Amino acid sequence: MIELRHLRSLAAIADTGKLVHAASQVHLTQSALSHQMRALEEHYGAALFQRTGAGLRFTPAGQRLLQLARETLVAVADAERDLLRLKGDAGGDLRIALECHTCFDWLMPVMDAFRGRWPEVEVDLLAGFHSDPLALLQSGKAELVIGSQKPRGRDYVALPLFRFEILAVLPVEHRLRAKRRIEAADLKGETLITYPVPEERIDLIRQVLKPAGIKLTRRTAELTVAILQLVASRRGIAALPNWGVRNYVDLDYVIARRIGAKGLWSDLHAVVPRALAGRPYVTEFVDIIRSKCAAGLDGIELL
Amino acid sequence: MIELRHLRSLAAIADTGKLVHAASQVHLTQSALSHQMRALEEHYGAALFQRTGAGLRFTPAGQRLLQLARETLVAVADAERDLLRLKGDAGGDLRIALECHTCFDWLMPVMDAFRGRWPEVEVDLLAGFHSDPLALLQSGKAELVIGSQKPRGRDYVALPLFRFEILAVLPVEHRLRAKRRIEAADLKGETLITYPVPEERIDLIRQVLKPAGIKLTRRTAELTVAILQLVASRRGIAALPNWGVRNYVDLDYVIARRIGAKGLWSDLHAVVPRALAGRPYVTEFVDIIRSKCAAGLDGIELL
DNA sequence: AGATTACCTTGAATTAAATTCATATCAGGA
DNA sequence: TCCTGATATGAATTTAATTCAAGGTAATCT
Repeated sequence: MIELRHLRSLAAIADTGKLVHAASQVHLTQSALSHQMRALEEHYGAALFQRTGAGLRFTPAGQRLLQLARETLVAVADAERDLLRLKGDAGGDLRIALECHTCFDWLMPVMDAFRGRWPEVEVDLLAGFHSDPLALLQSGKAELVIGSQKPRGRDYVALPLFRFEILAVLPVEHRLRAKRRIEAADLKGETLITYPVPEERIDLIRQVLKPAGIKLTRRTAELTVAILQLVASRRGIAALPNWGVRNYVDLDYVIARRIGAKGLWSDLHAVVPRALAGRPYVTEFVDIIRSKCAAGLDGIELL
Repeated sequence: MIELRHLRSLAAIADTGKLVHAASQVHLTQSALSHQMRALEEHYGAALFQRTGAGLRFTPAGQRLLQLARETLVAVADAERDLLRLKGDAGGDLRIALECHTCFDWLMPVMDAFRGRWPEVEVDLLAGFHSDPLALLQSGKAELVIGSQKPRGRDYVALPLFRFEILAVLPVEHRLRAKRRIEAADLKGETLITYPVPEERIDLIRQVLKPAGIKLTRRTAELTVAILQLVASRRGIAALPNWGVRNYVDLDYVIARRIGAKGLWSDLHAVVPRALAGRPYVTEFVDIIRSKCAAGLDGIELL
């Protein structure tokens, strides 16, 4: 007999395409999922997946059950929200601070979706630049920080969001355009255009250039479009998230190249005080980020 | 973590109002349901029921979960139907024979609802009177018989529907109008108006009059309204299901009285060949009867 | 071609959880 | 006050899900 557990697994498999990843998403082993799905298939006497070398592809029967899963899981979430509301536990503050400039790109639709579902929660985005965003949690000025820093103590929890690749962005006619991969040494002598934040907060510098002992001239701009404009007009190069440059690359405005052999990746987390980590609205805020970003952002990988 | 199992139980509790009955509906013990519900209440930190001496009453939180259960369970049923359809297993014949005249009263809406959900199943109602409806199953002329007879062999299964009370129907000014309960002896000398079926098929005769050694003059009519007309115009008395006479009683057209101390009850079953009993469309046909009748018919009791 | 990697599957062992059993408890009606 | 008809509870049991430890397979790299 089918249970919500199966539907949760099904949804996770659809999200990730792979049993291993789905398993960690639902806090099970990959084997458990395999057993679960096989049991479902036996129960209904129909294959739900086509097993390919690189994961699972849903069959029509699988898709129908997936549709059920999607419907059902939101119905359950809605009901649970209403139960909290009946208890009067659905309210709270959620002041958000961003460690990364680029998070602005996807945060607004997330906040909108969230506000629709948790009208009693006061969501706010802390404006301006913060040298030490995690400190805002300690001082009680924010409840949630999005960034790649992990919290020090055990009073705070990092809820994994996703990882994205940071690409080197070059003008179209750049001397390095023929290389598929850009190495640290290649960049010697370039000007690096970044957001106006300290060096330690720039992944390319911290993880690639500094270890290689390379120091570039730096120039800053506030907005992503401004950075891209500067790159396009040959004032320097930049390192930006995959999804942020995709459109401009497609328009041949700039070119983007992988950095190093495996690429330069950044892991994003939502850091919250441990006391808040279990609150349903926090959990759901994180879920919304994950699902909206997985759906809307190219080439990211859920953590 | 909530599971469909909980929702199924919740729905059963709502249907029956009592843990014991709900338990048998979902094939569990009363204790299991009690544990289940307590676990749910603990999980959500909210009471789902108000425990009264006579069963459970849903609190608002309980009602919200019940609503979820209702939505979700139909979504699941829909999906499972579609899975069968994808397998091409959703078709079949369902020719229905009625042992009881009064079943016509509720069968049509049931058939309509069923046709909507299982368009691939050929549903038909066998017309006319059948002296031995169960024989129709054996001869392959019908797949399902509705009535109170239980099948003899183990090639056939009786799926329980509901029990209803048969009331004595009397003209408004009848000499027995002052009695709350009608006993067999009271009826001596009356004319009994029935459908045109053999004596053994009339519960009042088989279960009440014959044991008391009383034989009444009999007169027959095809239609329920015709019987009621005859009763109203003092041509005799009748014995009809609770729900069938309610409206006429409310209009003071006739009066209805309980027969014997505990009333005269009839248990309805759907009898099908064992091979068909597990088919999902058969199960659902029975479910539709049960739920539509429970909702639309006064004073019946699900079996 | 051979090794490596990144998947999924399988069966047995284990662990966890749900269910039953056997009472206990409780409320209302005669 | 004592039935009757309900639900609650705790321990024992049973059932079912999960993990563990290998095994298999196909694609990719060298």
